[in-house]
Amino acid sequence: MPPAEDRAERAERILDAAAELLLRAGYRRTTIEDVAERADVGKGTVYLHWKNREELFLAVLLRDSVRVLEELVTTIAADPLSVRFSRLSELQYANVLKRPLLRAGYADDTETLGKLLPKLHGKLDPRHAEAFVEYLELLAANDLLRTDRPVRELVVVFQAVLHGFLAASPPPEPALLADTIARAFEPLAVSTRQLRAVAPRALELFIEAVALDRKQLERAY
Amino acid sequence: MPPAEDRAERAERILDAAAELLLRAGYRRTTIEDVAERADVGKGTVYLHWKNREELFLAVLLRDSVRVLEELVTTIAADPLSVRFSRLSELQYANVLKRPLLRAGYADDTETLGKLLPKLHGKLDPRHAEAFVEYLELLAANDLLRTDRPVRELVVVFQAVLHGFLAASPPPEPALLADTIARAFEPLAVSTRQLRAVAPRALELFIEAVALDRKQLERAY
DNA sequence: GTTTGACCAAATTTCGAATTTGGTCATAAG
DNA sequence: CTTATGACCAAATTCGAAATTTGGTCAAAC
Repeated sequence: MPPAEDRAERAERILDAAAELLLRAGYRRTTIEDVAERADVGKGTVYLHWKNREELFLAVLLRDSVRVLEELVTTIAADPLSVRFSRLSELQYANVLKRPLLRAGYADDTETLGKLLPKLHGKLDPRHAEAFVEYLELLAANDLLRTDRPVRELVVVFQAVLHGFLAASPPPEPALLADTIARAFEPLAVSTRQLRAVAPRALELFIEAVALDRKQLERAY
Repeated sequence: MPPAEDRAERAERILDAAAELLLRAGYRRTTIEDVAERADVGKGTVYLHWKNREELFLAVLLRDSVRVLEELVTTIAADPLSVRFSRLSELQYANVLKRPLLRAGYADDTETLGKLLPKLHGKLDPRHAEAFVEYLELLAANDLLRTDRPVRELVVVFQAVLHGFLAASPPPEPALLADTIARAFEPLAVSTRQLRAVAPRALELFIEAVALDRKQLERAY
């Protein structure tokens, strides 16, 4: 068998199986053998890709995370105005809602993620948070974000709001988040011209972030 | 012993004991005997006040809830400008933060409240939510709240935001909530005159609510 | 070189016995 | 009489050791 391509394909198949089972039965109840069987590989093969169970399931979530970021990059590339904070939040929120496992991650769903949750925050946060802060600084420097409070504080509030929206059931409409973010974090007037001006740099930031995440995903084995 | 007064006193003592143990050991691990011993009464005496364990611990939370509402009423009575939504949210948030058990309730802290949590929402919500909506309608009718969205939607968003703030660790400063609420829910200008005008009616609403809660608390036995 | 499942130590589950607990009520105290 | 109590019991919980399952490895098969 041609190794190079099939290898990545097989990894995807395993991740698909793991995702499916994770969502259906939760982390605690999903065994490596279940995953291997569903992916139609031997148990040992799973360990050819990830060094242990935890890493496998973290990779499932990391993959979703990468996908969501990729969607974001695509969207911004197609429409620079999407870099507006309220718009970007809305898009990201809607995309997370479409992925139950990511939502479980953001909403601290212990039932499905179990002991994976603490490890998760230690895995995704560092780089992401950094890129996110840089993005906000960029907006602030261009009158696209309120500047009467330090970005550090805005981040805290934003995370609280996002968490609240994602943990609510049913989750409020994305448009409501956009509206809330616009009023709570943006200046009264948001300049279209300046949005276009910052879009390229913002795009760069997100592309970097997605590249880092993808690298971490591949560095699985 | 003089029954009338001592009875209420004893109930308070039992609730104090229950609160202390609930906070320290959590609902699952706190037994009625523990509570009785700490309150210096026989186990049977506890059942002279509440019909079962669950009702006792719900009463603990209900009492905190009443106290917080009472503080709110006092504050508004002393300063009518406190009826401003952002200010009132800030006060209420700060007061809840001071009471770990209430915070546990709002933040869905399963560890300390366990199986009490679902019952709790069924116990506090109905009346409170109603009074809260009425309060918001009152504000909206007086240009003290944005009117471009139905109050029903604002409630959903507010609850999400509040939940997010209370569940965050560490919880953001109350001033940050006030600021967020002001921007997300209030019109650009909030008239001091109109605040004073609606304060009496708002006060009435909250006094009614606190009376209802207090009644439910006394209807314990 | 690649994949696998038999294998094993460690973790989890099982399940009946032992203990604890929620709730009652006959009795004691006043 | 009223009020408070703790012994009492069924039900729930915990315990513990045996049985089972699982994560992870690796010698053998391919």
